Amino acid sequence: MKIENKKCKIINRKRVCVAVWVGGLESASKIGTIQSVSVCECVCVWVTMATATEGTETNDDGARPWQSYHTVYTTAKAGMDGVDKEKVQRTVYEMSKGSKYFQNEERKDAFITQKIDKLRTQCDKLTQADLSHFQKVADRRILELEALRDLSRIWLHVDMDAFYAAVETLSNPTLKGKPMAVGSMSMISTANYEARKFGVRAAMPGFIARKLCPELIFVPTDFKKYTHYSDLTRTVFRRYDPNFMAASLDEAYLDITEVCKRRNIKSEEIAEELRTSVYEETGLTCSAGVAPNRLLAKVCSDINKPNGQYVLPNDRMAVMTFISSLPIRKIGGIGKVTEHILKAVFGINTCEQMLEKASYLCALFSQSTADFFFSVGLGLGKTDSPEVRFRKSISNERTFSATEDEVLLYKKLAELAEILSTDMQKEGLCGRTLTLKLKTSSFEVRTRAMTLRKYISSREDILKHASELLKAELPLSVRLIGLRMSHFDGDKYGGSTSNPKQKTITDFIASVDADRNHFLPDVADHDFVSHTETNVSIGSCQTSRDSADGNHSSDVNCQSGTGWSSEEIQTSGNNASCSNYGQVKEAVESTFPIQGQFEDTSTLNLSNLLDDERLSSCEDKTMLWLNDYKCSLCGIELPPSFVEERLEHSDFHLAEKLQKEESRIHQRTSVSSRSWDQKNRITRESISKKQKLSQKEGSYRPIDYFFLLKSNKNRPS
DNA sequence: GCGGATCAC
DNA sequence: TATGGTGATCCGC
Repeated sequence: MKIENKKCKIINRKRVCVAVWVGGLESASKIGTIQSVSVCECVCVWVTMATATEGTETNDDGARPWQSYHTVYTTAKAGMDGVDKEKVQRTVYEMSKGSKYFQNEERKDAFITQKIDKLRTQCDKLTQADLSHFQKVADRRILELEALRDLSRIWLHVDMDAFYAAVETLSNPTLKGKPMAVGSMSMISTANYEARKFGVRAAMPGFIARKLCPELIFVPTDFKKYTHYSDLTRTVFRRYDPNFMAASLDEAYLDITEVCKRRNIKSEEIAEELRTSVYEETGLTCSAGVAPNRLLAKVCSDINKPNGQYVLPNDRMAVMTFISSLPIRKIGGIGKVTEHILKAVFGINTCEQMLEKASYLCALFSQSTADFFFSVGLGLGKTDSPEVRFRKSISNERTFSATEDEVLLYKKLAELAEILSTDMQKEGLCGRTLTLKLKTSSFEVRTRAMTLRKYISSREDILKHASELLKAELPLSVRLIGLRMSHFDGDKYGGSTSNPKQKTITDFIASVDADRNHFLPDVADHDFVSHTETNVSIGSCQTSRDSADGNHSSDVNCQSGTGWSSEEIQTSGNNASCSNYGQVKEAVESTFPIQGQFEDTSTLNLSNLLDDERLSSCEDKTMLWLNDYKCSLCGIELPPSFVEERLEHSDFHLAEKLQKEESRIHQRTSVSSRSWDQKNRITRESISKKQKLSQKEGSYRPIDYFFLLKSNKNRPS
């Protein structure tokens, strides 16, 4: 096996090889074991590999097509040591090749490739001047983030080992020692360690798993059982941190700072004791990671899995050493796609390289995205005790064998509406945004949403509106239907004026400084921006988003080409669904009789009311850019290549001017404040970028308008 | 507000 | 034969 890009960090001249990781483009896996180390001994050896060249076979052309089929199955999960990845990759490829699922994966891959090409082009366009500018910006930002480092808390992440599989083995000891997977032939939830040796793992279809391991035993999922054992583990967690954060049935974060202090013992002992208690009280083993923040604790709990632990001390040097050569894929929030892009465009494999490429990251991504990447490079993460979190949506979806049968589809929709309504009423929820999700037989996913005037929760209301949404998509061959309700009654984040930061011009201009006071670096903030149009760090008015750890998204959406296929456009042009609708409705109502008449509660479209309310385009070019970067009016920095942003910024100053003039006129004509407020409110609710580009000289815009354009994307919807 | 997409478990 | 379900978040319209 050829090893490239070797890294070895040693402190105190003690050469202790505690861990070795091997990884390619998509993955990195541990091939060694980590030993417990103290602060002064903290040594990590991570090896990242570009390619594995041993034991590979080629076909007649010398090509290895399976290598380009990117699955998540070979990513480094615990218990995958010594797996013949090449064989797994090849088997997965052979079993998938040509299927509709496979074709869809190829389609998605093509979009990512486009995205990568685009980013590369943007990279090439950057001049030396641009780069040196962004280097300065990045350096400053990194210093600011560093200043926020908090080493005062001790976080522990517990992760149950192969939880579902372990529970099943408890209730059926004959499974012990045999390769076993929880799930079905279509999908596996988790696999025990014996099965993992064959490359079987969670999220893998069962039929592929069986190919990899013919003697694999399948056990159906039983959530009642898992919930019961989960409750037992939580009883233990509560003793160490009454406010622990449950991340899922089998994972939790505990702030053990206080318990360490109170009992005057090391975090390491707490971790040992906790794991022993869990084992004694449940019969299940778990792994633990201890670190100064949740992001690192999560990484640490994976290091000595299963049934082990790893402590990263609250010491900056130890953290930096630990993080420096850590493969980025180990970080929660960096998934398959993000890893691929960062590697392909910037050559970034390790967390350390996030800082080395800081100027590029700063130039090509939004501030929040760049902040996240820098935080990763610095080993920063959340340390706060989480506030109460409210549910923002509730949903259910079902997969079935693909069908075009509309009667059947409406019947399934009715069943989903029934379940959704029941679930909502259990939690006392009423919502006004209903989203229909469809997955076509070719695995394309579509969502269609409507926002109502009224909050609803009844089965009848949900089904009525869901049926409207579905009707508009038929005919269509569908393999999954889902319903989601959001925008709940009393949802404090639901309103369009809820962001307290969307207030003043001062906030807008001083956004970066303002962020420094409010924004805690967090793994949640790492969203990609597709192109330079919106990627500049000015005025992007960071909101302090609160997101559960380990639940982050990165959007690398390529905006062009994600529409329907031409074939589908053609087939959906006829009105076959109309002739079926009566029959379908009958079928639905016979299954779930609907009382009363349908009432018209179609979506209120505020923007229709505002067709006249167009924004004047700013042609004011009098503003100066000092040194080609700095705005002469407010000092904000923008390089020459950011044409759109500069224009937008000029618009902002013009609007500011207009508003001053306008307010003078208002004073003279004594317009009532009430009408001003109304106008302002409606405008804020109906802003779109398209309107910004329309022209109507002299029309009035409140200054909030411009602020919203920038901050809109950060506001929870 | 909508739709596509990523990510985690 | 055959590739899940739930929830969150973000970006670009």
